[in-house]
Amino acid sequence: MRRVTIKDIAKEANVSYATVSRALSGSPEISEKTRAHVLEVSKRMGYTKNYIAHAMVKKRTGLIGLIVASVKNPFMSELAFHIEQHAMLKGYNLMLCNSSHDTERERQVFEVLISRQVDGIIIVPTSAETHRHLAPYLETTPTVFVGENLRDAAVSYVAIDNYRGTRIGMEYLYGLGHRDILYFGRRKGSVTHQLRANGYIDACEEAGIEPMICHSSYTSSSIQNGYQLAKTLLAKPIDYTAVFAATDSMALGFMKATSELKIRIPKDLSLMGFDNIQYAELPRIDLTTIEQPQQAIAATAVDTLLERINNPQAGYAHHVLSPKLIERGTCKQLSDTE
Amino acid sequence: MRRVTIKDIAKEANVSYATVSRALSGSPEISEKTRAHVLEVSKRMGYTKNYIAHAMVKKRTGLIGLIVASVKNPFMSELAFHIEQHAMLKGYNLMLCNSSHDTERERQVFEVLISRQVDGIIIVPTSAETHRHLAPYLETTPTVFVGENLRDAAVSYVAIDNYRGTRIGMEYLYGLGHRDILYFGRRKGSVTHQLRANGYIDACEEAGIEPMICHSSYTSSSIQNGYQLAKTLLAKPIDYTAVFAATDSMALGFMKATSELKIRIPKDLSLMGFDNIQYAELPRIDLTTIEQPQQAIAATAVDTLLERINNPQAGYAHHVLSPKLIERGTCKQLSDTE
DNA sequence: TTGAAAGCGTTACCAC
DNA sequence: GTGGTAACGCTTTCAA
Repeated sequence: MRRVTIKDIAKEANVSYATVSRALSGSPEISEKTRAHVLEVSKRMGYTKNYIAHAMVKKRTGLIGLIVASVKNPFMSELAFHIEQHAMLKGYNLMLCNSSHDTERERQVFEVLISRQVDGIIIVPTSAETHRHLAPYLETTPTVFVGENLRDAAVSYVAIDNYRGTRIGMEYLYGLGHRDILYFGRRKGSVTHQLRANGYIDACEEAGIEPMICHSSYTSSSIQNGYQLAKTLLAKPIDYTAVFAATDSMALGFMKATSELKIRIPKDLSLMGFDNIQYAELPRIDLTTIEQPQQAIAATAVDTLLERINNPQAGYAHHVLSPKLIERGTCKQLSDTE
Repeated sequence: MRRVTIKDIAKEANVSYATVSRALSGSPEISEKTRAHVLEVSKRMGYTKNYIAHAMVKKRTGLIGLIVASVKNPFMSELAFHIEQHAMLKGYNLMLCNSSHDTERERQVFEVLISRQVDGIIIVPTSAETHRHLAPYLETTPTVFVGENLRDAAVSYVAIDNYRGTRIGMEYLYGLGHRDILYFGRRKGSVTHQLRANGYIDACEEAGIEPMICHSSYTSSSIQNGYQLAKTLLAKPIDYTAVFAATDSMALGFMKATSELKIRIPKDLSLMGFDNIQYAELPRIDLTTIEQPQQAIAATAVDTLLERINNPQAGYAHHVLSPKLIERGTCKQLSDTE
């Protein structure tokens, strides 16, 4: 039951266990002959390196902690996938934790990951305040935030230009002839939401159209919350031709409400999302939206983290990637006779 | 930069470091007075336990390895979420690996996880052969397979009764008046698929109706593959009133094809899925399907694994959970004048 | 080129 | 109750 160690190999191969270590770790200070012999023996005995002991002396585990609100969430799961792939490529493995949108839980798992000696942590923060709660840890643990634009914070982050995202979307809607565009589901407490809303407002201003914002008082942007919000919104008169949802999930909630009310999308109302989660391209959903380039975000996050890990006195970095319009079927050209 | 260790605390508190260890681990053989003192000092110095060193001597890491084909996949991501939650509850953390549907990769990450000394591994196997490739490791590493019914294998697994799943679905379709039901997307090489297909065939036989099976030659059941398969299928005459898809993903692919061909679901054709992935309940999708109880599967998998971990000479266990019909909007009652 | 031994941060055993 | 110390499996000096 006990696993084979280098001592076992040393005994079998008639060398010291220092020599075995050297042979296995590819050290140059060993003769080819003994190396070959040791390698042969260790293979025969089915040796596997004990990374725990390795980490113990090297003081690095080759582990990255990933904290997300919930991997169930399609945005997070995609991100987790790409982060794992990219980390694997660089020789790192992933420890996954869900914070369940709970700031205290976020702090707890952060501490657990530190206890487990991860070399660094990538976190998709639950709120714009997260980095404040984590401040005591951030000095000693290389950390990269993903998703939120923490422009004023002295921490590394990777996010997209959310402001530009809504501007791009507005440009597109405007080009389709829309002049009455409602922004749906703005949430407080998130920089991301604030920036997106600002992009919308500025676009309206420049186009000389009146901004209409439907605020969300929910703490997360789930389909369910979008649905509830849409129901109250749609109970009132509809004096807009297009709806720009703050997130794809909100857009899907909106869509659910319109389905029930027999409002046809895009025939009666155009709908635009934001994020381009996997759901968006499903048949019958076919949501026009603004993409967050997940793979690029993931790769950048991992690279930024590894840089910090390998160069502890390096400062922080802010990476802002470009969003992109994904044209699908939920926005229609407005006829002139509207 | 160096983290505080129990030796630092010992020095500061003027006790031996054995005493510090006792105080921190809640040992009873220590006076309340010194414990309080040590705890105070360690708190003041911001001590966090080093789990690596802990694992080194305890020979257990409190880590569970999770191998899935891809967390991007909605089924896997949901499972990963619940497994993490349940493991966390039991004091375990998760190491996540994606195998990318590649058997060799599966073997590689399995080895990595063993090297990292995880206490046990939960794997959603890529194929029914996976456990054969992993056989050499399975004797020494507690492992639980999830999703595949490996009835004849001496390994622990948790899965649903897939045979019963299609029987339940067929009963429902029959009850709605359907007599011409096509089974869509049967895939070779997966026990799951075989059992589902058998359930379908036996149900047909008992009902005295002719089975029609559309086989899939793809290696995975993605939406894309379902779409391609559906396109060739729908090019031929449609002599059935309902389609039972092997998986929800296949059903969504089918749905995409019907959308393009202006075939209305459920008006022209009823559609039933299998799995109840999150997508299924989205607005406009609203897929009637057979549920795999993910949370129960996750909890059972974790519990089964922990049992094996805590009792190494225990045998293997086969857990077969019950599928359930989820009635939504893609199956319609057939009128008598069909 | 090889071996002996220290050390990584804990726990656990044995004295006192 | 408390302290000293070996041990976990590895890497890395330092000698030989």
